[in-house]
Amino acid sequence: MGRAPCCDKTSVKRGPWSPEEDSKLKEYIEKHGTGGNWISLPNKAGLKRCGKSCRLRWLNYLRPNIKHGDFSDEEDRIICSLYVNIGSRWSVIAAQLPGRTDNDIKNYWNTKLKKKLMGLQLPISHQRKSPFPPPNSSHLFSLDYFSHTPIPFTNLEPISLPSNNNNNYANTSFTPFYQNQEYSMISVNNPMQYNYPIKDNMFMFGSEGSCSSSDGSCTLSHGKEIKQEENIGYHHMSSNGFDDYNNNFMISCNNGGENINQYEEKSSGVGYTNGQSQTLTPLLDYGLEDIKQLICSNNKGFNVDEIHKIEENGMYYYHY
DNA sequence: AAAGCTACCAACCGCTCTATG
DNA sequence: GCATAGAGCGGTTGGTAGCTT
Repeated sequence: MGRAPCCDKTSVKRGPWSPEEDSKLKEYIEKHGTGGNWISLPNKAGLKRCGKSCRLRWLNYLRPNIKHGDFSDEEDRIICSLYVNIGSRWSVIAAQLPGRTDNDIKNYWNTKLKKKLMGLQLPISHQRKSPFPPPNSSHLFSLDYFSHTPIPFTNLEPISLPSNNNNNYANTSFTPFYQNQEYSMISVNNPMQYNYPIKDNMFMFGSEGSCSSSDGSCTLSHGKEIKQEENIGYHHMSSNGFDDYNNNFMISCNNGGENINQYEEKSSGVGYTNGQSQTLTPLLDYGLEDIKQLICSNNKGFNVDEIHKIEENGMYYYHY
């Protein structure tokens, strides 16, 4: 049993708005305002429309300073960033984009931006299973955003894959991240919560890439401490930057501290440093020199001159 | 040229939230 | 504290334009 309909559907017009209806509504609101009552407005304005329909038409189309058309790279970046942090709260996202409506952004996300994200997937042969051990491992930590305190993965639960028939999740080696149920505020439908493919002999850093920004540096912002334009949370690594057993480099990103963990390592396998203390470094928009310096500072024996920066599908790979 | 398919987006639906009496 | 109405929101639907076969 839902609530009673707001109007008699048999006596109101539905479907696309005509130019005449648009001008009636616009004229009325510009003259009298909404009066804080959408239900009675259509009657006063001489429209045979539901109040909700009028409200939607006004907010999404007729009100002044509405921006239609292509989204800029910057807008893409903001949408990606906010989606990662707060999920599908379109009205909140729209509030950050002057002239854009929640409906517009929602449509844009569903029809274009999301697909760009999915385009991140590399061919199967290039993908790799997540190096995550089972959630009861005591060796891995997430980060509490607010305190930056490591949270053991023992509190994490695997996130199930979305059942979207249009996307071939099942045919990829995408592996769910583990979600900390106590801390996480991220929607389970958030595609960014899935592990990203990595390549052999590569470090893959920070940028989420898929947001079609011209520099490929779609940023996953923090929302609170880190400004919108800045990059995702932290990477942490074992004290020497490499795992002690396999000589693998491991990076974990904590997107906004909200317990999205993207562990990536040079090659598959285990060998995490057993409970060793981890260096936490703000992960900003690294350039090649930054990366070299970063690695150098964490591993004195590594020849950083062998590292090359490659941009592919909007992601930065550091090849050596 | 016509049918089928896909992408896009305006509009609708139904739920939750909030204000008010 | 409760009931109700209206507003707001996110998910979904359906029409249509453009493309492909």
